[in-house]
Amino acid sequence: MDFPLKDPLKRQSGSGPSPCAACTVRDWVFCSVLSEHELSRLDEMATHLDLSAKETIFNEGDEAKHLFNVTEGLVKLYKLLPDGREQVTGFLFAGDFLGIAMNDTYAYSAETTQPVKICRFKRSDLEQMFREIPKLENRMLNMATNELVQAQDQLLLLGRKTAKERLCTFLLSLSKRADKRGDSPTLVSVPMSRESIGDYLGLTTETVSRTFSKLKKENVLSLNKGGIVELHNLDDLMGLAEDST
Amino acid sequence: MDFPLKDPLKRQSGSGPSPCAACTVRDWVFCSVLSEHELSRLDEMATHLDLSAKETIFNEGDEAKHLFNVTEGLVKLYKLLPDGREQVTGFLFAGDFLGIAMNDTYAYSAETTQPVKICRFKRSDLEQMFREIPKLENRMLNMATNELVQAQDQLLLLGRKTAKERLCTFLLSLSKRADKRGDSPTLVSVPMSRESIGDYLGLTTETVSRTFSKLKKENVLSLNKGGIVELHNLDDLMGLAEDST
DNA sequence: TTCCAAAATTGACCTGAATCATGGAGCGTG
DNA sequence: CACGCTCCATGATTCAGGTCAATTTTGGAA
Repeated sequence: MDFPLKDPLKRQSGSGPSPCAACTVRDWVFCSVLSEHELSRLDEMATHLDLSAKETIFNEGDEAKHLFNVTEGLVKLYKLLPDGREQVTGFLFAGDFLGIAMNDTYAYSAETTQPVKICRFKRSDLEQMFREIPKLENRMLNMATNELVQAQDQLLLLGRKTAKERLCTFLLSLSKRADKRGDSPTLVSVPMSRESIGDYLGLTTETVSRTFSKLKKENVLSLNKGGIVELHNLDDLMGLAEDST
Repeated sequence: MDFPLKDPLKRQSGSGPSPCAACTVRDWVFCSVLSEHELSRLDEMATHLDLSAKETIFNEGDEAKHLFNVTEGLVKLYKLLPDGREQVTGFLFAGDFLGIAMNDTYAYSAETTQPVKICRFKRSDLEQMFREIPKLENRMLNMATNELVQAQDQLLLLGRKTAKERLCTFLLSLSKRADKRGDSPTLVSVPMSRESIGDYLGLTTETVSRTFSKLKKENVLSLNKGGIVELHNLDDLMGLAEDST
């Protein structure tokens, strides 16, 4: 399968002068190492896409022709077993790069869980640009090693942590991301479903829900309206994330 | 903590003309993209070390001053929780590169489980060489994405697979490595302990042992002398690795 | 070859999380 | 504002794998 979204109505490429220059996330993402001139060059290469919820961006095993940069919304990355068991390998927010984990084919599937805005680059274009701008390739290597470090943490979580530790670790990571974005680290938006959280943490929906309830009862957090989780004490949470005793 | 092995007796740097040129694994490793001239330059940067079993190469959180290339033996990578629970994040064999998963500090600890030969590079030297030889940095990015793809597979294993599926997946991966190395894919050497396998697969020693016994009873494999596992049918094993029904 | 410590196996039992089942809360649509 | 749908919460029960506790096997060292 290839990129399934060809509807020209959904594209907003060229809908304004150099979207990259106006990009709200350009300081967080790999574009940040580029000069104005290089940025406009990148801009010419990019296709800007508007996706609605539950659309497939690509499937595991598809030929990896494109790389992406999420500028708005939430993307879920996942792998499936033949019998339907699902492992979510990551959630991407605005500013996150998509498509490093591939050789010739993508290592996982990617789908939107909310309306999403995304820039799409041809892999061949980007590789050409790497050759001309080594610092961009260097930036890419940096992002890859960062992802690798994250993956190691997730291995520890899935291999050795209890349900409670897993959920606390997850909430802490959302809190840290929110903080970096400039949002409150204690009033955290949790935009994904219990099921997706379960598939990310190697648990079932029910266990995720029960563990939330337990943490509420223990006064670690409150569940507010609109998927907002209020974390009462980040230091306590850090303890709970590594050792639930 | 820094590299704990300063004993000059253990070093074999300069013990012969350009060890890199004679390196038995140079065609498999990142050195493979280099010309003779570049290789000799790399050689000057490298320190060749001989380690015995159960030595620490570095600890998680140490400042990442060096990168390594394993040329002989077996290295275990792992992360610890405060209460001692351990997650093995990988095993490195001859030809494997060590030290990609780091930013300023290493993301995991590394220790030998057998006598090991290893080349050590200063990170700063290597980064300088990256700047001069872009294809080396490109090779590094390639290795990083490969590791990332591997990590995704391990996430699926740890999050969603049963004990039997995990062990079969592990044995298959050893078989594939052996095949690449030119060894038999059905008579596979399993040089690590049951405990380490458990820590890699998110299981206990006992469960690993029991699962081996079960697979033996089901005639999937035999346990031969010297840690050699005989795999009776690789196609069957591939089925068992994804779906234990 | 004998001896010994470490590693592996196996059994009995327990438990954390999965599974199965039900009811309720939120919310977009007509 | 009632309908229907999806998501979430929670109770009852089951079970895969963990824990605890003996053996048995293995691979060196003397």
